[in-house]
Amino acid sequence: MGRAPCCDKANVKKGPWAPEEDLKLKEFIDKYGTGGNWIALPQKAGLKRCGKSCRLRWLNYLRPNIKHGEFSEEEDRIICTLFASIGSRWSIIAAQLPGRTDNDIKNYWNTKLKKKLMIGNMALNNNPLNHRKLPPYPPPPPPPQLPSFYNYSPLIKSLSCLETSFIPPPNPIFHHHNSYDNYDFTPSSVPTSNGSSLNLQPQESFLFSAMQQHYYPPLKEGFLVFGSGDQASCSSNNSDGSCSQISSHGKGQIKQEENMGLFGLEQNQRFIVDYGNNNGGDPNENQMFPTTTTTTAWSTDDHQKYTTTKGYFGNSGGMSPLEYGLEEVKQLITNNSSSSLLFNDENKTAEEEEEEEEGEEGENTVYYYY
DNA sequence: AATTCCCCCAACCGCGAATAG
DNA sequence: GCTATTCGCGGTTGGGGGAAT
Repeated sequence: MGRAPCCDKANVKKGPWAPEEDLKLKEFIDKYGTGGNWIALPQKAGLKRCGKSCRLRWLNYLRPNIKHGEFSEEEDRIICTLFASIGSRWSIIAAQLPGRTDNDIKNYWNTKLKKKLMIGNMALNNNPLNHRKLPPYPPPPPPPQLPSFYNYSPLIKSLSCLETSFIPPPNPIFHHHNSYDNYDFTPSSVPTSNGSSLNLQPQESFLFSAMQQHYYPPLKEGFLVFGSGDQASCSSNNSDGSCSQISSHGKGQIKQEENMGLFGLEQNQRFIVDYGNNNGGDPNENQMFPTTTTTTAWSTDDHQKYTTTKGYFGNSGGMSPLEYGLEEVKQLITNNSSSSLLFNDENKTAEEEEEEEEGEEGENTVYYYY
């Protein structure tokens, strides 16, 4: 037997609230309060509405001190931090943002923030920026200690394999291969410690993606992608800052439809992007899809560079995710596309200068510095 | 100018938790 | 302890409206 309906569905109005309904509800609650019974309230207030609908209208729109409109950068940061820690517990997140409702935050996350904060996976799979020269993968590191958010994220804890061990990344990561091309950073399932496969919900996949990159960062420190995800392609200077085209520096230009967004990058480092010339040139320098595997061992220094977390979505070491990332990204957005953060010639070392001159630059090679 | 597409967000739905009787 | 009822939450939907064609 099904559950009894909370109200007579046939005699209640649905859909958008009229101003007079808002007025009735507000006046009633101002005068009498909710009485601790939402189900009985609409009848008392003379409203042909379901009690749940009244409650929602009051909580999300009519109650005092509700804040509408643009979210601040600080609010963005708080939402991201908490989401990484506790997942989609919108009411808890809303409790940290005075004036914001859980519904508001949920909508904001689903429609804007999630797209704005993509953690690299799409870029890695599709972006020509990904097809750059990278050091080979390090040998699989010893099982790392779980970062703090593993321990209190119910979402993550709910993955049974975490009870005893670290989630092993999907297969390709174990291959000592110098290409990231075929790696799925938002897996729909992950292998578990007992050899079976565990299906992931979208949000779990997203978090898992963030976590993996915590340990196997595909780009160096400070990597952060602002992009439009699998939606429309990016264009420069979107008013909401959701994505922006990186303009070329050097001889080529990134095609707009291939560009996934902005990269917050470290200074004094660079990577080489090549596209449109993937059939020729020095395979180590200009190959779009490097195919050679390598057994070259990583130096301690390299390993350190790739495993130190700084500004990642995944948290560790007491540093809040995005603690400095947003500032940089904001700068990137507001500075049009040719940001000094991206193209910081002054910060190149002599060694890098030399390396650049020696490099084989095809017509379409683009240099980025970070 | 007309039509289609797409994004945003208010509102709905269903479920589990909490509470009352 | 059991059942009925209500609350609160998170996922989803669909209509309005602006942008693109």
